[in-house]
Amino acid sequence: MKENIYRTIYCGEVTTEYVGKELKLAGWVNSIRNLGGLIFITLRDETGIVQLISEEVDKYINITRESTITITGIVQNRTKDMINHNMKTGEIEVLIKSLEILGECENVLPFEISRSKESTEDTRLKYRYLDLRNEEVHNNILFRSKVIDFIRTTMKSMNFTEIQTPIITATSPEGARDFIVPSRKFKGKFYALPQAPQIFKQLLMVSGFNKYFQIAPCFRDEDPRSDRLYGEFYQLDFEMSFATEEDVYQVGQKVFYDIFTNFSDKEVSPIPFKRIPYQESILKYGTDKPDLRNPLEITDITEILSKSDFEPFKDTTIRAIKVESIDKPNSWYKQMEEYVKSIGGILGYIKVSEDMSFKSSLDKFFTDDIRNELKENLSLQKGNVIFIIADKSNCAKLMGQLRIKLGNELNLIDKSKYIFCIVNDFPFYELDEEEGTIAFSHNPFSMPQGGLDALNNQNPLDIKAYQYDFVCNGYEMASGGVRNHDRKILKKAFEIAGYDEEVVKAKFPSLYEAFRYGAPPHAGMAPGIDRILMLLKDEENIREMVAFPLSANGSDAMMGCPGEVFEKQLRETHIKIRD
RNA sequence: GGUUCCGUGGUGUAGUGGUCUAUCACGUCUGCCUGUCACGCAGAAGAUCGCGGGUUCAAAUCCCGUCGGAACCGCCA
Repeated sequence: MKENIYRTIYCGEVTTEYVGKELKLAGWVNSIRNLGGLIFITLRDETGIVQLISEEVDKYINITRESTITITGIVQNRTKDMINHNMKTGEIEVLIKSLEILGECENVLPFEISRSKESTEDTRLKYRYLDLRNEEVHNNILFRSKVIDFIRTTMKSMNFTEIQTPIITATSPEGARDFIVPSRKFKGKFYALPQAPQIFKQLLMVSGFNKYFQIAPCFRDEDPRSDRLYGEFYQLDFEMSFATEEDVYQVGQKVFYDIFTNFSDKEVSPIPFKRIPYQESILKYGTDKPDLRNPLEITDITEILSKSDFEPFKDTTIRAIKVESIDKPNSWYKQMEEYVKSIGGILGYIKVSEDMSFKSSLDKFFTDDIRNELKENLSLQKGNVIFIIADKSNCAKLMGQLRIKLGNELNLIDKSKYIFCIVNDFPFYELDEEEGTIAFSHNPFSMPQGGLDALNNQNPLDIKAYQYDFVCNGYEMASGGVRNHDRKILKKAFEIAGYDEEVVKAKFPSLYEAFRYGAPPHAGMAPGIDRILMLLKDEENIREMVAFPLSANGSDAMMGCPGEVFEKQLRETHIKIRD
């Protein structure tokens, strides 16, 4: 930076080479140490902290911490015994010649800047501008900027074109709750903020843009979680024409691998990432977003245990997790039983003794055949413990949660790794349990595997979609698919879900119309940027990675949002608030 | 919408029925201090214990309600 009236150099850049020189510094008063006849002030800017010194204590007695100041001073060496090795600028200090207060700070802060992360989140967010002065919080946002730069460079190096799509657009009939915006010019009509640039990116493919990407804001009015932002979040949205699932995997793998190896010291799973069909993932891990750092796997033992006389094992699904060995008191097993109860299941367990007999309350219901089949099927060894849940409708999910719980309890998770996988072959349709009808299980845009032929001839519930997720350490990192660009297949796909062509036209007028005019086969996906950042920084809360996030309840105390609008605005947009 | 947990000076906390007239640390204020860097020392101020009701001789503490916050489930094509 060229020097200006406030500073000639940044705080963190003052080194011994400036000794004897006069310079100007500006920043925040980090601390004040008044020794009576001598005063130390540490000055902070984004680059670091430098110590100022003066013997004219009275002149600076009224300065408050966190005020902004500009000073002129002479850089001087510290004597050897005064050097602070914990400070980048610890070899020097700046003798103040003059000091001007630029922005005074109240003497009582809502929280100590250096300890802001210890405050409750609502206090931090109300004073987010102060929270963001905290070095760690501040660095997360700088980090975010660097990662996004890197993403942009990576995408451009692969010849993707960055294109902005509208923020003010139409409501979408499927998916999440929209944020809607009333129209002034069209009474009774509404715009909506996009849940994703999905339709637009597909239209760009029809327009002949070969590879598109965007660091895209997405808006969804759905309740948040600690790993999911309320309101708005960012995706690296990309799409390619004349492309297959395989082409998208190549880009996705490169993007994730490069980002994670560049911005973290942890070990990243090498390309190609492991691929797991959806059904296998549900069976083995009890979820479609498995944490592969957890070595435990789920085995279906329905066939074996249904032979038992035990009534709860009749006409149900029974699955097991084998743990090599466990050194825990009986009270721990009690806790596990309580845990499973709390998520809605009943836990049984079998300890395999030294003589390979079973120690379990279930054992009395087993025949020798059952015991032997279990031993063989699960490759049981002495010392093993198997955990069993039988549940008619929810076994996979309960086992999935138990698998995570056991992984954590038994310390089986290797936290030094990022293990990626691609979960693919999602089912195209699923049974709507309430209605008993067939519904799209993911999104109606994706291409059914087997195309029209499959739709015509296969049981709809057996049809798989070209639909895939990238998963890392138990988090869904990206979701994508090969899109359905063929009107005939679209029409048929909707027909099976119980909609006629008019519904397709009504729901997706732009796409359905555009596909009349020569659409290329296309495919893409959208990694969640905030979640990538969260994983890279090992943050438990995704809001730590956003400069000004909405709080978990969807409000912003700093901005007073959501808030009321002026009567005039309501009138102009033809809105009447109902009681 | 459901479940669980939490709410004590500016901040973070201690306290689970009895001198609580509420603990400690940081911060703030006053005084002393010329080598600090988490400066030190001496002193001071600062709390309707979220709010309302109840139980009790007695409530920060137990109960009910309410408000606020968080996590999880639902939801997130």
